[in-house]
Amino acid sequence: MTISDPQSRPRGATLEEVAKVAGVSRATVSRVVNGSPRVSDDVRRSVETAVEQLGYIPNRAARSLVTRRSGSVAVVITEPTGRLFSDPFFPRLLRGISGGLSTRDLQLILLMPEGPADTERTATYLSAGHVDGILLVSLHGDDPLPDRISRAGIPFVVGGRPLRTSTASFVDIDNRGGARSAVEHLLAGGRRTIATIGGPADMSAGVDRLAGYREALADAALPADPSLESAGDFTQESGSAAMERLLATRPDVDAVFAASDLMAAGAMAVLEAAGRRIPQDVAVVGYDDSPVASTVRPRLTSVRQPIEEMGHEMARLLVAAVEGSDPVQRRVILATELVRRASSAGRRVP
Amino acid sequence: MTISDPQSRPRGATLEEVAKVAGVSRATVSRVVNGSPRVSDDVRRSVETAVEQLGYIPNRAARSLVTRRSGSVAVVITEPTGRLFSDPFFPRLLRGISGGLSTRDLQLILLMPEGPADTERTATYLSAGHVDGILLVSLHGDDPLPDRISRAGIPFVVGGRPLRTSTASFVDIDNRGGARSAVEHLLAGGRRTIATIGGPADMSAGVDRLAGYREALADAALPADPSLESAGDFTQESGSAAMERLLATRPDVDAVFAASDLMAAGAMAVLEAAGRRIPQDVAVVGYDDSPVASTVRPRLTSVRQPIEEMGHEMARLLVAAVEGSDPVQRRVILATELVRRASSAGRRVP
DNA sequence: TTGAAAGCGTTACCAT
DNA sequence: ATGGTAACGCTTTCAA
Repeated sequence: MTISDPQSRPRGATLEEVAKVAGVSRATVSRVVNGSPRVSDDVRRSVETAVEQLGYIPNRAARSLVTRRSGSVAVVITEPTGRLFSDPFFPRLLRGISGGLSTRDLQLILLMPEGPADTERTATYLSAGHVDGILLVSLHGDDPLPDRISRAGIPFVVGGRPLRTSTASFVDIDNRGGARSAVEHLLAGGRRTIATIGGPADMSAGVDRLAGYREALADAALPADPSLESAGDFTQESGSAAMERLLATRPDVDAVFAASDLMAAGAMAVLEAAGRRIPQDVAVVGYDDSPVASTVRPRLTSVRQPIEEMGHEMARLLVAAVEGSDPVQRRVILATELVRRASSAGRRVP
Repeated sequence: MTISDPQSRPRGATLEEVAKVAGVSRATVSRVVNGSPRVSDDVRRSVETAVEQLGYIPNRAARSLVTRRSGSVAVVITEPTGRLFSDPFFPRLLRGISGGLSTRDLQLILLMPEGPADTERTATYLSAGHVDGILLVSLHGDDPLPDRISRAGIPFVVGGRPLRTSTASFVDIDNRGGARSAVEHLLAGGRRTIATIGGPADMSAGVDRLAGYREALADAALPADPSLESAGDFTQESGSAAMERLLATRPDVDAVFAASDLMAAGAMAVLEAAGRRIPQDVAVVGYDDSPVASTVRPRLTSVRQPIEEMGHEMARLLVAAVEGSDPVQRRVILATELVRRASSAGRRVP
C-alpha cells in the first residue's frame, strides 16, 4: 500500500530551516545552494553541513515561480506508427538526449500526441511556457508545432532536417551521404540497374535518401529513371509492395537500395519468392542497421546511423539555447557508416 | 534564431488580470478554473469569457507550490542495453502510458539512469517529491529504487512482476501463461525433446517464462531436464551461444522455445549452420512477436504481448493511487496470444 | 456565493 | 559578505 495524500509525506526541509540550523539568513543559504561566489568559506561550510544534515533539497516549484524557468525540456515525438513500432530508433535517441541533459539539472518531459486534437493540446501546453526548451523529433511536413512554438518564443531544436526552410537549429544524420555511400557500394559491386525503395515524401529522411540515391547514379553517369524509383513508409509491408511494383515494371533490376531495413527485408522476401537470388541476381542494401539487418538471411548490408549521438547533440544545442549562450541557428550533420554484409556482395570478386 | 531570455517571452495572463477583466476576485477565478461548484452561473460565464479573451493558462509552478503536487509522474527505465536497443518494447509501452495519462493533466517525466551513480541521483530526485507518482519499468532484482521510493511514501506502480515479494502494485504480462502456450503448441505438434533458451534469472520475465516452460512439460508428464535448459540475456548473440551449448549437449533436440524473438533468431542461425531444418528437424518458437519474427525465414511463431495495454493500465493504476482513490495493492496480469507461423509447423499434419 | 488575506519556498534587490 | 524583504501566481481558509 502506498501513501497517497501529499500532506502525509515527509515535508522536506526548507531554506528557512537550513538557515536556522546554520545560523544564517535564507538569502545566504540560497547563495550557497546556487553556488554564488559572494559567500565566505566559513559560512559556506556551515551551510553545507546543515544542508547535508537536514537532507535539504530545493523545491523546484518555488524556484520555478520566481526564476520563470521550469527546469524541464520537452521531447515531442509525433510519429503515427511507422518507425515508432518497428525499430529501436526512439529508445536510442531518448537515451542520447537523456545523457546530453544529465549534466544540467533539466528534466525530460516526453510528449507523444496522438492525432490532431492531441497535437493542438500539446501546442498549447508548450506555448504556455511550461518548459524551457523543446526537442522536436520525427517531424512531418505539415506539422504545426514549429510555427507555434517559435511564435511563442520558446527555444527549440529539431531532430532531422525540417522540410520547410526554417531558421530553427537542427541536428540531422547525413541521409544524403548515407544513401550515396550505399549506392556507390552497389555500383562498385558491378551493379548497373539499381532501383530504390524510398521513404515518405513528407519527411526529410525520405527526401534526402532519395536525393543521395540520385546523386550517386548521376555521378556514375547513369541516367535518372523514374521506373526504378518506388516508395514506401518505412514498414516491411510497404517494402514488399514496392518491390512487387518494381519487379513488374523492371524485371531487369540487379540491385535495390531501400531507405529502411524493414523495407529491405520486405523486398528480400518478395525477391526470394520471385526466385531471385540475393546477392547473385539482385543485391540489396538497407538503412538503419537495425537488429533486423543481422537477422535476415543473407545478412543485410545497411547504413548505420549515430542515433545516440544525434540525441546527445540535440540536447547540447538546446541547453546552449536555453541558457542563452547561443542564440544563433546551428545545423549539425552527423556522418553515417556503411556496414557491409552478405546481401550486397559484389558480382565479381574485387 | 530563438529568443532565449525568459524575461522577453510574453508573460501570459495571471489570475489577477483575469479577475480584473471579469470584475471579480482572484479567489473566484480560481474556483471557476478549478471547476468548483460554488460559483453562480453568471459569474462563471463572465470569468470564462475573460479567460478565453486573455488566453489565460494557469502557472503550474505557482499552483504546485501551494497544492504540493507537481502535476507530473516519472517513468523510470533502467535497462542496460538488452531490450532497449533491440525491440520496440519501450516506445510501445511509453505510447500506452502516455495515452493512459492524457485524460488527466499529468506530465510524463522520463528518467533513464545510466549506471549506479546515476541511479542514485534518480532515487534522490524521486524521493524529493518532485513527482506525484512513479512508474518503474524493466526492474532487475537488485534495483534499489522500489525500496527508496516506497520509504519516501511516493505512490508507484511496477511494470512486470517485481522479483522480490513486495506490496507494490504492478501490471504484468502473463509470462508464465505465454510460455506455457508456446510449449503446449510445440507438444501438440508432436515435439518431445523441447529445449528452452531462457532470459536473465534476475528478471521476472526471464524467471516466469522458464516456469511456464517447465509447467507445460510437467503437465505433459515429461521429466524436467536441466540439460535442455539454457539461458541468454534476450539478445541475438546470446541466443546463438545458448543454442550452440544446447546442440553440443543435446543433439537430439527437436524443438526450442526461446524467451525472446531475437534469441530465437540467433538460435535459428545456429541451427541452420548445423544443418538442421526448421521446422522439420527442429521447431522454434520465440517471444515478443517483434518485427524480427516476420522477417526471419521461416517466419517465427511467437508470443504476442499487449504492450500498449500494459502501459495504459500502469498509468491507470498510478493515477488512481495518486488521486488517493485507491490505496490498495493491485496486481494486473494481461493475457498473451500465440501467433502461429512457419517455424513451428507440426511434425505430423494434425 | 463571493472576497480578503495568509501563506507556499524561492530568488533577487537593496541596504548594511 | 550578509540580512531583510518584496515579489512570483496560485489555493484555501475564514468572514461576510
